[in-house]
Amino acid sequence: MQKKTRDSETTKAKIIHTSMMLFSRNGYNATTAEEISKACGVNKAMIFYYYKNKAGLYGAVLSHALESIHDEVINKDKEYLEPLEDLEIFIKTYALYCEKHPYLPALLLRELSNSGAYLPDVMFDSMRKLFALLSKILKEGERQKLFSNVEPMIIHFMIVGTINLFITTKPLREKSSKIEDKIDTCCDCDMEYVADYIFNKVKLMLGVKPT
Amino acid sequence: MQKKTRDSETTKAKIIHTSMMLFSRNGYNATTAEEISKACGVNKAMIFYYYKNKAGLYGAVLSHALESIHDEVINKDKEYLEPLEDLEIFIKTYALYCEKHPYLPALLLRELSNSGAYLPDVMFDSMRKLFALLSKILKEGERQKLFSNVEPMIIHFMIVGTINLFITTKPLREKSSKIEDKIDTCCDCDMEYVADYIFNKVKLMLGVKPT
DNA sequence: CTAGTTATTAACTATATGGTTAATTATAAA
DNA sequence: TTTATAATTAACCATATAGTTAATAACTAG
Repeated sequence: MQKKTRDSETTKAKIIHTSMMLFSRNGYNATTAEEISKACGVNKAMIFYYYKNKAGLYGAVLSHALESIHDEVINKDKEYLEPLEDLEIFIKTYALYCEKHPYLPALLLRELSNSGAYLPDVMFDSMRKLFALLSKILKEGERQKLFSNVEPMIIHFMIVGTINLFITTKPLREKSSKIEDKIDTCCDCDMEYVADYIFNKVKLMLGVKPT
Repeated sequence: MQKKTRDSETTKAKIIHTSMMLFSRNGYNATTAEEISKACGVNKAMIFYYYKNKAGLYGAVLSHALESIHDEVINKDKEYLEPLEDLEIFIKTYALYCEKHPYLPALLLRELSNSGAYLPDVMFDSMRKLFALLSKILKEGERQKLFSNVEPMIIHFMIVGTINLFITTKPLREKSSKIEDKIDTCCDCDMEYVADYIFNKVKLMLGVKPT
């Protein structure tokens, strides 16, 4: 195939991926249009040509980062399995999703940290749907007397918050472990191990009887 | 007493408190010197007069937000109590501290969300010390066979992350509960209840036998 | 081959904002 | 009262950066 000298899809994709990286690494304001354009070798004006303005680009980045989370996490939970199975799928799928899309946790935490102000609708909806799903699983488990003393919002923070922090703090934990090697910051833990650990702890929290 | 028309301490305090509010609400870049000065009725040049530049101001804000966390959380943990008591003190003191200093969680999450880049030393040290303390408590509990299957870093995220998220998401949770009242976002939960809930769940997680 | 459309570019503009400066006013010490 | 010092101010500057524009190059349909 012949190499095209211009291709809108490629250009748009370059812009989105580079922006996602920079926004999640440095935040919205600290990321400049010129920085993006230089990093992906695309003329600055293309950003405004395709995304109208910086806010439009940011919205597109968020949509892109979130677009598959429903397919992966929500649709994977086929309705009305065992609550315990559902819970396991929820935790592990979310964890693996975040690992595959490592920009998401940082974007999420950053948005949450100024939720008082403006949170993009696409992100708000996505978070609400995710919580609604977990909430349903937990309530069903409670109804079946499998889970006890459930406070869904707090459980949700324990799961999602822990996974997000685990990913975003990775460089910090590595730095810390170099300074003081007596303290284990779980540097070598892989995501699968962490997800499994969380699942087991949540089971204990919910008073699930060992089978 | 006669009202002073000028007082450096008052001026500095005004700047710090207003900045802390604005930085935590809108982030570093999105907060302008003029915005701060107008919000606290102090001339803009005073900011640079007392804090040299914006980064200096931010550093002072962080120091101020963190300065008492050691007294409150770390010193309150008198050495070598029962691990379980220590754990309870750790969780509850941290929770109450965050409630009393509601700007801290947002500043923390924001810094964490771009930890890859630059994290101020004062914050890095504070986080490390906090984690070191919890780590010690957990290890001691494990040694005494009170706690089992401990992964300190993950437990730490579960505690601290949950508290931080609970505080920063307050406005979001209220907004969500208005939209869909079927889902309980723990809007009316007070911090004491949440801290107690977390403590009980962590006990279960650590396999603490009910007394 | 041509004409119209789409993608790309470099150069430009307007504005917001971090930071400076030099003058001024209040305060406290002498 | 005088003087030195610390606090405060308004006006200013330099620069970074979001966004524009007008020209141009590449592709496509006819």
